[in-house]
Amino acid sequence: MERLQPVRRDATVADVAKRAGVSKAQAARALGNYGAVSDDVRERVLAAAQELDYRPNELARTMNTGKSHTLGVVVGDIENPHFGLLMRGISDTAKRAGFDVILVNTGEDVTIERDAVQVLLDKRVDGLIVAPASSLETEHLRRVYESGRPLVLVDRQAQGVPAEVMAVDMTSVAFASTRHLLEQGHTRIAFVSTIDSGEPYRPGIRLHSSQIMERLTGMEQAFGQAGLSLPPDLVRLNAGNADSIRRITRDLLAGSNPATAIVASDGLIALSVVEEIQALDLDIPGEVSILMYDDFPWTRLTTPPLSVIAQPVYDIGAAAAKTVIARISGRVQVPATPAFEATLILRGSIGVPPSALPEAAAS
Amino acid sequence: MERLQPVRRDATVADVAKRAGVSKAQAARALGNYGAVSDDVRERVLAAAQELDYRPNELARTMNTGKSHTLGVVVGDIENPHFGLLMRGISDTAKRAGFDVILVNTGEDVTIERDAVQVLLDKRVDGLIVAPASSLETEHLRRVYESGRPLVLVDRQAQGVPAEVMAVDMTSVAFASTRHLLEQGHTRIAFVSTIDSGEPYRPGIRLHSSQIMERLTGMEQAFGQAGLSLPPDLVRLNAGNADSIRRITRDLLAGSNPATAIVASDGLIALSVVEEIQALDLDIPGEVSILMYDDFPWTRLTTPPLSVIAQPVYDIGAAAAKTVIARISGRVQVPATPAFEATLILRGSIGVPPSALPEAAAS
DNA sequence: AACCGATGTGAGTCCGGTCTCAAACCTACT
DNA sequence: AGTAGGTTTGAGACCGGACTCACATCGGTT
Repeated sequence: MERLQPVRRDATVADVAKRAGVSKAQAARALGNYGAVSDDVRERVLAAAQELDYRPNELARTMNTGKSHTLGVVVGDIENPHFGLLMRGISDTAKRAGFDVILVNTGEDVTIERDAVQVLLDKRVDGLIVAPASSLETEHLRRVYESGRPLVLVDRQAQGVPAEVMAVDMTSVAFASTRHLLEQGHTRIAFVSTIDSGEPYRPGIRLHSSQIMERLTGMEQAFGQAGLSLPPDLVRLNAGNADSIRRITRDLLAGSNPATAIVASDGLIALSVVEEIQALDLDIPGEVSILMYDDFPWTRLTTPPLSVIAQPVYDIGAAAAKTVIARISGRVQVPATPAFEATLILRGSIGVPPSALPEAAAS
Repeated sequence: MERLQPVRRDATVADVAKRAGVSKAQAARALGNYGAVSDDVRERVLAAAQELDYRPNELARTMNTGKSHTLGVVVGDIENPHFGLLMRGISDTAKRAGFDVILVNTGEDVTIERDAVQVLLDKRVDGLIVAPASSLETEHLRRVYESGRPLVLVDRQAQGVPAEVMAVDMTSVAFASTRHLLEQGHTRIAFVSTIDSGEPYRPGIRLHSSQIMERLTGMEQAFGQAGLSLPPDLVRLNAGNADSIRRITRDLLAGSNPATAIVASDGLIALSVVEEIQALDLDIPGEVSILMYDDFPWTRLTTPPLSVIAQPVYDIGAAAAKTVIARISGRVQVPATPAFEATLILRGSIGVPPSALPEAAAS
């Protein structure tokens, strides 16, 4: 009374061929429609395939075509809406071109990234899109590039890896937005970032994230142009979790010479910064001005709405996918890397610092 | 002067074997360490592999082991932080067990979902996690289930598919939160959802999302217990985009008998609802109360902070992954599906409706 | 009637691994 | 010395398709 075939094997070309009464080769031709097949044979094969519910094994197919129609995507934290949106751009574009996506989350850990890249290569993805955890430790990415497998980077550069990078040049927006803050009268401008550097900030420090480097460079330039310099004590790295961000915020706003503006390196940072400011019962922008990177819809809902630096994240993802796919298809003429622009969106969270109020109010 | 091997082929077991001066079989054994291999041979093979930078082809391996160590995940919209978090739970758990994840985004389109499932099966994923776009059109999911390939559903039920479902039972929170609103004196409670139904709401309507059905059921029960009934004109479906949500909001709050509380079916809805309320210059919670599903960090930043219904999204993802993997590993004793609980978190956005103020204020 | 190219067809190889099988090689013990 | 029992080893089948090659088969020419 026992079932002998609890999991009945999927039908293969051979099964279809037998059922249609033709050779495996003919069946394969009819199914893959290539080569020459008579109408009679084609019909019988297709009918047999139908009846057996035949589905080609993509793996077997990949084995001898070499193409898996799969992209590997490696990001730092898919929970972050930034990557969610990026992923959407990649995924939409990939699907349209008939590619699937294997996603790996690294938690911004280079070791995991290294493994991830290797595994994806072992799974024979046709190309890779990586948001590098580090712009400095890039040996593994260089090897991928040199192996000739299409690789496109997003968000950050990777030193020594000549692959295309789809990212906004943050220097100029950082410059422009800092100038804006300076013009409002702020000189005590703080910058808070999650980036892990092992040591506190000092001018000229090298960081794992080229994005953050650019932002700092832009800020330094703006300060320089104003004949000032970015206060090193206000640049705070290693703001890993909500607690440390709140501690840093408290620290920045205490003392006799507090920060009058805080630039948050991402949405998560801004969240905790604003929470702490509310806890300290300080007024935005009356007592502290806030600027954050990335434009999320909720930034319009806070009181006051947050001023942000918006970047075309979806487009960056889409362009990355488009480029790897072009490379995979062997197109020599790969679409030129578009220049992505970040824009400063002023809402209500930037004001004149208290210190500058009496005389600056007239202008 | 021409390079003859522009892309030098990856090394295979055969290459390693030749270099080590042993048979392919021996090399394979040493590499995969199984079977009996003398120390001498093992050393030589490993050394050769090292020198040739040998990496096993996972596809070939999958072909005859049948295991791909890959999970297929199908979600509606990865851009939605809800799914980002879910994905994180799945991804973390999968990685720990040595599984990779192929992610497909359907845009909540059943047709795309159908294809996606098929493609994933063709790619021979070991198991599937699906957040069904529809709880009603489930033929394709039933087929997967019947084929015996491990399948776990998240967030929503799928009619006629006896697979495990990892989801919160929304009925009870919906009941509890509605009762809370009723106790505050609200009777004009609106519910706004993106769910696409083709027709306006009427009691007993069948919807694609079992989650939404549950929420409505809970609301109806609470109304019923209070001897009232859920006003059908205040249940608004098909709130597809920001514009339509804002229009609906305006509509709900206009007229002689406006809604005094609005329940937003997700974060995106809440966003537009609140924006429109601000535009109408109405006070929350003085004139309108707001409750939203899903607890995102930013809900603490609005003025007032939003009351929400939180669900353990990360845990749901993790549990889903754990269960498919258990199934894949053939464990008969699959971990029991945990009962996930959603909780009502009261912050500042729910108050007493204006109509109930004069006398209700005393209690 | 002989010959041509175009079209159909099946046998069999290959992709890169895993795994079975039988033979070869070692002990160790009668 | 002879052999039972274990360990090593290599040849080759196999997974499920794609594809090459040699061999029909056919209508159309001259």
